[in-house]
Amino acid sequence: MSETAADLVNALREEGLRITKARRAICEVLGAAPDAHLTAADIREQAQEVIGTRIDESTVYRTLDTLEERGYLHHIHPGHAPGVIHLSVVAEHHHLVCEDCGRIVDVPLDELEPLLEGVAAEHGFIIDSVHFALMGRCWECGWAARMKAFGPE
Amino acid sequence: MSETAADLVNALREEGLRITKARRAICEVLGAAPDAHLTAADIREQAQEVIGTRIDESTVYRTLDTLEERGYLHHIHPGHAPGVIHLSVVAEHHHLVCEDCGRIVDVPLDELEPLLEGVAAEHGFIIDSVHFALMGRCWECGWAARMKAFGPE
DNA sequence: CTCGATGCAAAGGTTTTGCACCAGG
DNA sequence: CCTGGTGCAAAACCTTTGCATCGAG
Repeated sequence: MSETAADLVNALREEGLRITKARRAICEVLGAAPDAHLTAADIREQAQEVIGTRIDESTVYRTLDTLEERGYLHHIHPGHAPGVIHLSVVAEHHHLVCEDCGRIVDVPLDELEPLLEGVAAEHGFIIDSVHFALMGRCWECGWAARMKAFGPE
Repeated sequence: MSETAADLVNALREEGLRITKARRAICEVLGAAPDAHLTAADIREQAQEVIGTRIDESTVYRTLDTLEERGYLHHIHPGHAPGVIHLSVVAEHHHLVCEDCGRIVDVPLDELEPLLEGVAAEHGFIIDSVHFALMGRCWECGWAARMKAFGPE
């Protein structure tokens, strides 16, 4: 078990939550790839492999909710795609999501946070930087699109 | 019929698209409140009132898709809430969405666009500024949350 | 033993799709 | 006419909820 996963489990224990097979497996998955961009479905699949038995979707969602309530993780909304889960212990960052291929690129918070915070504050807002994704096109897909645009002529 | 709505209809005609009752009504709704933040359901409801007959959801979605493909509108993803439709002719802006009350505040593009563009470019991304929302808390909800935090003690 | 967590089933809300029919140009 | 647009029905998709049962502490 990864150190991160163990930390997570211990944290849950200290919160007075029960350590079940499903939860341990989910923590394992999250801890194994702390900087991955996993959906609930991904996590469920991998967690099932870890323990070799079925875990219900509802269990996954409820566990993730619990973990998020306690501040151990966040989720973001990458456009149309399903929500992406995100460990809080990992250095926080913004997300650039490619609308074409779904690729997600991380941008260190300090590159954008101060700017966003300032502008938001002027409009009476407190920005929640870890809860949204910036949409756009990655270099590859942007290039493909330009090629296509030039092609037909 | 608002001028904006008429422009939209004319634009559709010039694209060789057919002007149906449903489409005219939808254009009417969009043109009537060009800077509103409407969901597909809102648009459907209002469009039905305009013509007094039923319009199917699928028709609304297909019409909006068509309009978006041709560049007459955009949609954004305000977190968990349904997608929000947005006329392109209106001065474009970023959106701050309150996670608690759903309120949406507009931020002129020029306040953020250059900053976002620069950072995104460093990561090989071309930002699509009109296709996402920045999440956070509006002043009112942030205040309510702080009161609640202080209350129980 | 007790309460919290699970699985199962069902529903929720939004958006998409297939198909036969209708109507715009 | 003829093709594109519509309504209807059904499904897809992600997520949430109710309820009886199970198992961690």
